[in-house]
Amino acid sequence: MLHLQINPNSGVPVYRQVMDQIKYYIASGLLAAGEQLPSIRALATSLAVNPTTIVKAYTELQHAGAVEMKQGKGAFVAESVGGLSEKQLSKALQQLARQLAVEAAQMGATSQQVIEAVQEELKKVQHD
Amino acid sequence: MLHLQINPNSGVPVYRQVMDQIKYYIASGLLAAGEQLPSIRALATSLAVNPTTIVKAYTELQHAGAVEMKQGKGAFVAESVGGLSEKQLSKALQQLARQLAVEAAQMGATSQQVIEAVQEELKKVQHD
DNA sequence: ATGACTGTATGATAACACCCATACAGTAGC
DNA sequence: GCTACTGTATGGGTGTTATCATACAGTCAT
Repeated sequence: MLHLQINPNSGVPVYRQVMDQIKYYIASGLLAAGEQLPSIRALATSLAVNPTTIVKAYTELQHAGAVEMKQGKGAFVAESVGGLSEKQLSKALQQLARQLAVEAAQMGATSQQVIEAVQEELKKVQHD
Repeated sequence: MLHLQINPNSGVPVYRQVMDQIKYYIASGLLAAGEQLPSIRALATSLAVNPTTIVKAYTELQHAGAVEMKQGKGAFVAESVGGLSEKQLSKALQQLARQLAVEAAQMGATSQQVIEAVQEELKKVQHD
């Protein structure tokens, strides 16, 4: 039934917590492409939040290309297409990587620590 | 004179753009510890924004431990202390790495591409 | 075609983010 | 102590974010 863990007082918005966790489940393969997600209402009551909050999360995920919603039928994990050109991907990756690198440097982490952490997380998520 | 490039219509707030770029300059060593930053007013007029916007950026950087402000004297790059325990650092790194990994997977990037991007950015920033 | 499930749309509200104008206060050279 | 520089503090305006309550509309098994 896809257990999500929400902290309403964490400062990060509920809809974003939902998004992030579903994204993670999709990336890690726990949610397969085409699989049906919990219905908006079901998830809303399960998390004790308003349905509109879930709508927001699902809608954003749809815009991000991770989810597909069909009226009357439900919400489903999108068939991953990856409509980014090699150039766009490279640029986006660079931006994400820089953010990580700068934050890590700020914290006093060594390069090795950073690389290891990234490899660890990639393992949980990638299927190359 | 520390040239910053700001885009007011990028969606990302001005104060955050200022923060990010200064953080990057510090991390990359272009701004050394103890060095004086541009004064709030000088930077504000240079970027054609209100001084309060710069105040916000500097204040947040101060809270992040990257900058130190002294009334009447100026704002300076903080002596990096790194007050995080090994455990805290590890946890923070994991969180950053996971975010990167999930986003990258979403975009269809391979593990190798991700690692290479991270190594590239670390090179620009680290001094191990 | 009714019932029970799906997603969709609208409108309200409270909080916060962002930016601004302006006034206050410490520091240091003249 | 005046002047010209520093950061600090306060209050306001505008827009967006985040969440809610409630009503609308498509799908499908019975």
